[in-house]
Amino acid sequence: MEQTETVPPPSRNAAKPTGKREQTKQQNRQIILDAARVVFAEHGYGATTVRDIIRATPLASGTFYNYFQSKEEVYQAMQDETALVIRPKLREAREKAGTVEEFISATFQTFFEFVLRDGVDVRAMRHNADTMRMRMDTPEVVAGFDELREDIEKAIARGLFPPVDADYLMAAIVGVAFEMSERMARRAEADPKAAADFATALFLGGIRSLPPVADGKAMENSGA
Amino acid sequence: MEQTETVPPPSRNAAKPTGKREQTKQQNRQIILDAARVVFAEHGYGATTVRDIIRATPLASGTFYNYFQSKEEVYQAMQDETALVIRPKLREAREKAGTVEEFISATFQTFFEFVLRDGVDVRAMRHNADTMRMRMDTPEVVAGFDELREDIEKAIARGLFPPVDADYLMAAIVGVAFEMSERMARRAEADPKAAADFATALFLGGIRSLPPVADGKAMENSGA
DNA sequence: CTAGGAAGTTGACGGCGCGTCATCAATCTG
DNA sequence: CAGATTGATGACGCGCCGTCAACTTCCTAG
Repeated sequence: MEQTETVPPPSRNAAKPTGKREQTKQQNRQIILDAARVVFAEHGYGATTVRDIIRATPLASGTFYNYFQSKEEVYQAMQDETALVIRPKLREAREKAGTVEEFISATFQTFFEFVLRDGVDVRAMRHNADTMRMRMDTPEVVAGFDELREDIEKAIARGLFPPVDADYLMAAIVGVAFEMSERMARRAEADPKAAADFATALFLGGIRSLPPVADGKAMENSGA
Repeated sequence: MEQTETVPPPSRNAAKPTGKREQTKQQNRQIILDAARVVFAEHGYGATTVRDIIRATPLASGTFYNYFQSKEEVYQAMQDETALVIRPKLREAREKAGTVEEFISATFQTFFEFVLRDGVDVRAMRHNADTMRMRMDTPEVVAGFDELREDIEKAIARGLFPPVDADYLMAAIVGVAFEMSERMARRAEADPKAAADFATALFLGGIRSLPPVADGKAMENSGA
């Protein structure tokens, strides 16, 4: 681990001001975030204490507070990281849309696939207490909602959508996306495509145009 | 507060086994729940400690633990109380439904009106930290979701609904209901009827059948 | 290369919330 | 009325909280 030339002559490649100090800071921040992910996943958000996170770290307690004020702030930072990854994907998917159908379909498909792939905290949260569900609307997350509303408004302006209540429509999409991904993740064989098709059909034509289900086999998982 | 005849001769009216002991127990439980409502509303769930609740009570700390294990359990009890009030209303509203439209419309209308009237913890929760939203899926709340799914399945069996994925449809309704009521409550003039009409139109005919909005005036409240 | 200062880390500390439990008071029962 | 039972009380030991003075590491100017 020890090299005589840890830092090569900082002549070229000086795009970012990288001193040893700044380097350690970013590293520590990341150490804390990584430890927090593990601990939250293990004990759930509610049962986790700041000390738990610190203990999962080589740092001292005081150091933690140089980076975050509380476990809540750590969790926020985690949410923000996630939001910053998915937001561009959603934006891009919707940008290409030439029809209402493409707009809606792309939104749900992208969201459900992301949730499934990056499994994310959804599973972590579940550990909580079986009963407690939380969503933290951090600035980045809220910005994602705002983007969706903006895109709806733009689509209305373009004549793509009818002139509806963009705020409510955004809420409806968000509500369905979160609640359905929850359900989807619990299924034995989670199928993001099928979930997206369902949601898309609902928003395009209402209940009557929802894909029919063979018999009544859709609910194998009502309980646990 | 002191009366010579707190307990009239326990001869008649003995429908419920009411000893002084049992009486005090129920009273204490209610005292705690009432205090908790106030404290949660004031400080938010996250910032509230068990001691805060106890302090808002004439009881000793040990007594609290005779009734609840934690603040989470108190909150659960509160949620259950709420769920037990609204569930029969929802069931009844849906029972009368002779058409898909009535089924959906009644569900949303009942829910939105209830949220607005009983304002409930929605506002309390808001105090939390501006960013944290939580929903506790207590047994009674989950039972409410199950009832909705059952009613959907029954409606499918009756031929009222097409044979769709009842689990996903339930999730979609729940998601829209919660997310929209959130938005509705933030509006200057919250209108449960309008919100219910919006949601109903969405579920019946999809986006294209949503009620049009005069100009683009729907979003006066994007920020706070 | 070095000295002085700036920035950041450390862990011990007082304060407090936690859940428990021995003790006691109130109620019930015969 | 007396003994038994149930439940209320609050002090206690424990661990987490956020802080801060002392210390270490890095940076910068000469």
